[in-house]
Amino acid sequence: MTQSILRVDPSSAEPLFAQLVAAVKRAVATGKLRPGDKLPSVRELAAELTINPNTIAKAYAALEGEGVTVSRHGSGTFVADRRVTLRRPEQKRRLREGLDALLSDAVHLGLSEDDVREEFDDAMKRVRFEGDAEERKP
Amino acid sequence: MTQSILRVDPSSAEPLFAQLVAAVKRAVATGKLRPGDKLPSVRELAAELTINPNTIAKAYAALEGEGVTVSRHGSGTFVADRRVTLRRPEQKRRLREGLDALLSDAVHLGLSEDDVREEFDDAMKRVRFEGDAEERKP
Amino acid sequence: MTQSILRVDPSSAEPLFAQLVAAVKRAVATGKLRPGDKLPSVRELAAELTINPNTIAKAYAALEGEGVTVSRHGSGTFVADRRVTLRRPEQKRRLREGLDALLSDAVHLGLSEDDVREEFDDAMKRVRFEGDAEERKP
Amino acid sequence: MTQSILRVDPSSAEPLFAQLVAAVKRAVATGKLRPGDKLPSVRELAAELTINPNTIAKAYAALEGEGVTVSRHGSGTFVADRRVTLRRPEQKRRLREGLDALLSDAVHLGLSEDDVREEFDDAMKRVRFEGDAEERKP
DNA sequence: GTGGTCTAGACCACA
DNA sequence: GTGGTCTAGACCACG
Repeated sequence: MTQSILRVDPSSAEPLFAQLVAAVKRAVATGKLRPGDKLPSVRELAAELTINPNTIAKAYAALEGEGVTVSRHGSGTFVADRRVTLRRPEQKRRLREGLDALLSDAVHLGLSEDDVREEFDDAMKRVRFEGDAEERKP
Repeated sequence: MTQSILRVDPSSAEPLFAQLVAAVKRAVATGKLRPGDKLPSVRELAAELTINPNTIAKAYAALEGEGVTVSRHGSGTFVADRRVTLRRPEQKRRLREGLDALLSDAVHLGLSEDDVREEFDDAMKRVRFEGDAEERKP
Repeated sequence: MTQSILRVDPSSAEPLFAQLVAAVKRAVATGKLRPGDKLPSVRELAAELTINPNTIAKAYAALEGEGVTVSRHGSGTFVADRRVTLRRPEQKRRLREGLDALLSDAVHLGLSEDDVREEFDDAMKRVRFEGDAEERKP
Repeated sequence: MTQSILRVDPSSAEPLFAQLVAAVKRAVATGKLRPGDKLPSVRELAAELTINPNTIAKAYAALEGEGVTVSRHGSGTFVADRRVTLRRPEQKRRLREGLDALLSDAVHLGLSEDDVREEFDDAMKRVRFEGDAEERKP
């Protein structure tokens, strides 16, 4: 099941470990991984993605640092219960910055306002916010 | 006037030249810089930001490579007329990827669906899509 | 093996990095380098050509910007899979401009129509268009 | 009449003076300018193109250096009788290099062999080789 | 004065 | 080991 979720593109400019972090966070954000779910072991995932185990370990460490996962000695790495660490103004500031960068890029790509609104609505359907109902997505 | 637009944070993880590229693109996308406007000269901006001129030059070269600006030897660097080179499916693909990453982050930040919609609408007001009315923003 | 492909003429008016870019693109276009092939490392090639590593890096960055190569941090620079990003009218416009300039030069060089046709046919045999058979040229 | 022939694009990466040189050579190659025809004066052309007269003078000097034009004191600059200065092997070598570069670019642009042949034939119709009939093109 | 190229050498991040 | 960033400083070409 994880093989369909955690993918990585070696040709991307984004570092492999960062791609992994993003993939796990996205899986959590979309409900494909839920609190308590176990992530594959470092060695397992390294073999599956044909990636250096150090790279996996680095990604897992970063995820734990962000509070997305917790690792329990001897049993593995698990999705953590959601906890919010940043203060609300800081949360919004980050979102705002990301949005500005994204929309600026969209303009330079030549997309129209309608294009952007449409894709935004689609993307919103793909994520599950905190209070959303909890049926796991296929 | 440019000193209020082109800023850079030396302590950021993002490379200086990339910050500059993003800043110029955003200024163009928001209408603060318009086609034909002249950017500060390499040396001028280098002095203003206390950055090495080569770093500015690298940013300007990247901008020209993306078609955002044109550099005229002997006279300076100018905002280019907008031209779209990518094909539409590719444009949308990039937007979609950016949106997924952003919304996934938003979820992990602990923001609600309403928060995101609100910030999105605000951000949309700050950019000027092709065909928008052309009054320059203050 | 690369020493026979990537050459540079320091006395030429063309910038060194641009010569390198052209050499790599030609090697790809003629099938001497194929998607997935690894280019020499920056330092390696710098030593071989007795050129500053920064100059090589600049060429590689330009190639990546054009989508000819992909650079993977920690592992090297590789020939990218071919992907076309420009729109067809733009593609043709560029070709047309190049042809006009070239033929105009040919006339001024004193060459005949037959000379040009003959050299054109020869040159066409040296490149491999998309979809051509894939045997690597010696 | 020259206003329709000698055009220049300030946004191009090619230096203005080089664009002028190319434009004159192309006009000669296509028969729009013939041996003996007078070019506009430096000041005249500078005014017409709103370009620095030094730039025009530089282009005219380069053209004279290449033997494309001759300047007669007090009367102006004229298209020279065609004379070939390079040796034939050198001529062909230059053409070959230009063709290789052009076709390599065409491949990277994503054009097909048929596209290139078609555009080549079109471009050949636009130039007038040495022995061609001499009716001036409109 | 403008941008562009190149060198030299330091330092960082990724795998 | 790989590529990427940044600085410092020299030199060139264009207008």
